[in-house]
Amino acid sequence: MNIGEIARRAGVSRSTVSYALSGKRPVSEDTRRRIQQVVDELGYRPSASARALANGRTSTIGLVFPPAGNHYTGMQLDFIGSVVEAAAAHDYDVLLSPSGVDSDRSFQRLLGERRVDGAILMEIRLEDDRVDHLAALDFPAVAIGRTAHPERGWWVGLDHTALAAACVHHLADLGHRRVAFVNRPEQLLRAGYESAHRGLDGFTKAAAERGLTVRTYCCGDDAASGQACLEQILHDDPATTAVVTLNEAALGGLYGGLAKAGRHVPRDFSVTGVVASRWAETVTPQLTAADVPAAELGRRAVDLLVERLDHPGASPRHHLLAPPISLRASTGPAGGTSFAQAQTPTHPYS
Amino acid sequence: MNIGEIARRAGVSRSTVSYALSGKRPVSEDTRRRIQQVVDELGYRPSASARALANGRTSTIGLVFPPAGNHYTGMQLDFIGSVVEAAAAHDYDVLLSPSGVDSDRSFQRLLGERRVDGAILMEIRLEDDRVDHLAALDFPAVAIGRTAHPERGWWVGLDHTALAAACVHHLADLGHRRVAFVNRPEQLLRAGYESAHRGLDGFTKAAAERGLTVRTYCCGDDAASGQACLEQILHDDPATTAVVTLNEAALGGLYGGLAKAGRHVPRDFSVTGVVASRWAETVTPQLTAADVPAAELGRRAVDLLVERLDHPGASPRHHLLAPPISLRASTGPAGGTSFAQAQTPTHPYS
DNA sequence: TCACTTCATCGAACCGGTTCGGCGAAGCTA
DNA sequence: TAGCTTCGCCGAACCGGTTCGATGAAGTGA
Repeated sequence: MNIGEIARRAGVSRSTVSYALSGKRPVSEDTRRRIQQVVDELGYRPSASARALANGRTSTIGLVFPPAGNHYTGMQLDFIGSVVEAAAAHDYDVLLSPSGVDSDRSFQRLLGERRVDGAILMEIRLEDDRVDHLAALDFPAVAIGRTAHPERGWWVGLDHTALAAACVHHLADLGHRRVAFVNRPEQLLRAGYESAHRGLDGFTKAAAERGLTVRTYCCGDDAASGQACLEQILHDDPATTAVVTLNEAALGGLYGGLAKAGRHVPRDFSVTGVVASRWAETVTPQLTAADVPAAELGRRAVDLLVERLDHPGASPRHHLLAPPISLRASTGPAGGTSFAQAQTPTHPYS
Repeated sequence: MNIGEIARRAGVSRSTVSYALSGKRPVSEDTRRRIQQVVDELGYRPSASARALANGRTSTIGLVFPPAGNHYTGMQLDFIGSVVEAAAAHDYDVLLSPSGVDSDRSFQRLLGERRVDGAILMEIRLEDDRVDHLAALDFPAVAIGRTAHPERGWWVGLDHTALAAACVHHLADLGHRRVAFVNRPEQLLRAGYESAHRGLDGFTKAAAERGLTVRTYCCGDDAASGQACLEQILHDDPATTAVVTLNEAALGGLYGGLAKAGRHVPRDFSVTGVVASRWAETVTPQLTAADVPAAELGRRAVDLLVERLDHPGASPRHHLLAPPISLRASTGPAGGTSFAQAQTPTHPYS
């Protein structure tokens, strides 16, 4: 079941079999057919390890994803799925690497032992030693997210600043004046997660621009924290009429808190944010939100990585996406007057 | 940066370096230290491909997971995460394989090209050709789920029959007489997905045993389908007072539909089912449900697989889990009387 | 001092592919 | 028919590890 066996049965040399299968040198039609027939009969497939050893490429890309300790979000699952599918389309396999407690160890496995040709990194921080490390090694990698120095790297990212700002403008256009911001957990913000930072920035600046009164909160990645956070918001400023959130996992809790407080969405209170569409559609009423195009990000990351692998030395490229806000049913005008949702915005946010 | 370079710098032969690092033959303390020093200085790590080629083991396991076409559930993400972590603990990497449209192709990659030492299969069907195929090849694999012939294989699974039955008994104990069942999509049921089949079985039998009036529904894996399904349920039998669901993704829609119909949970209507705890806690009120121990299933699957890899020829083993129902806030006595949730059940379901 | 064991190390073969240089036969030109 | 090119294939080396058998030096006992 190795190439020598095929060669023997087809009555040719091993190299001829190799060339017949790879097409890298011409082989007479006659012998090619003979070899192919033997291959088909025996169901022969070349060993990935041997091939990787010989030509120095594993046809595998590493996906460095956050440890299980963090709660996974729907977004991350969509990333993984789309990365795997896109990679398969380019004939690459995907090796998962937990960048968990012992992240050095798994990095050593991926890079040191040369298990992968390139890597895709998730959950980027503004100052990210992993990104710096890979850049220093000139190892082909693409980040899903921007560091503080995005010009130097390969990445695909979401314009969290613009998205959070768009949410603010949307609410301001609806007449809301007192708005709260529900961020990811404080621990992640302190660790420098880019979405938490840039989202907060975008929110703060846009709110200042529109002269809104705001409060910002960090909130654990679970429903209970969301509910507690909302109670805190209403306690701190009962006149709050809207929230913007980046926290998918807390969303259910926010809604729960509003229900408990007797605030009807969207009549008494508006909710919006940056959330994967699948989650935005899960809650009732469905969330008006900037839909995170997770699958597209994953696909584009793979495309960039494959491009980088095919053209070593190419100059850095990136994609910054800013999807429009999808109007659903969770926002309405401030003041409780109920009129049609589809009014014309006075500020362009899509 | 290969073993020859290390050998040269340490003034020994390649084989000595290999033995010093693997410990498979004694090496004098003196030379061992010298080799180790060179290794540390250069940050040498042996190439995974070369090692795999030489000793025939890749230290990688394949995780065959459903295509992105299906909506991913929180459960699946937890599987993936726990499998990766458990594999890392055993010094294995995890290669993702989409068992999608072109599942033969990715199987060929995994097995034919010998990229993995073993495999873990998700989303098992009662009659599953993948399981049969791997069993016929005697390829080390562990299924997360049981086929119709579980005695022959290696698997970890959830006792969906018992879990669905426990939900029925729970509702019956609360006095519910007219109960609906919300299954996964019809397409999956027809395809023979075991959770859909066994869950339906358990529900039906337990309901018959308790003399309940039931209706069963299939429902798409998304919120909109869930809402539509609930409307259908109330249309078909407005006297329905409870549902049991296996469909995580439809849960939000079911709640939405109930809210829209003006049925208060749990006062007017009870909801329960088999759902990962993270999702059960997301909805308001939190779902009383049999929590799917996804992380534990993943971990156990890896443990079984590693055991099988370490002891070829061992006889099949498996784990069948039946977690208890976690009482939360989505079920209450039939008839709308509101009393404390924590009453003593008359039927043992935990 | 010689025969025998033990210990540390080496050289070579092997895993299963890829790739380079070369060689003989056939085809073409003169 | 000699000389040259082209075509199709072969043999050998190589990728970077692991492993087996052998070898020489040191240690042991008679």
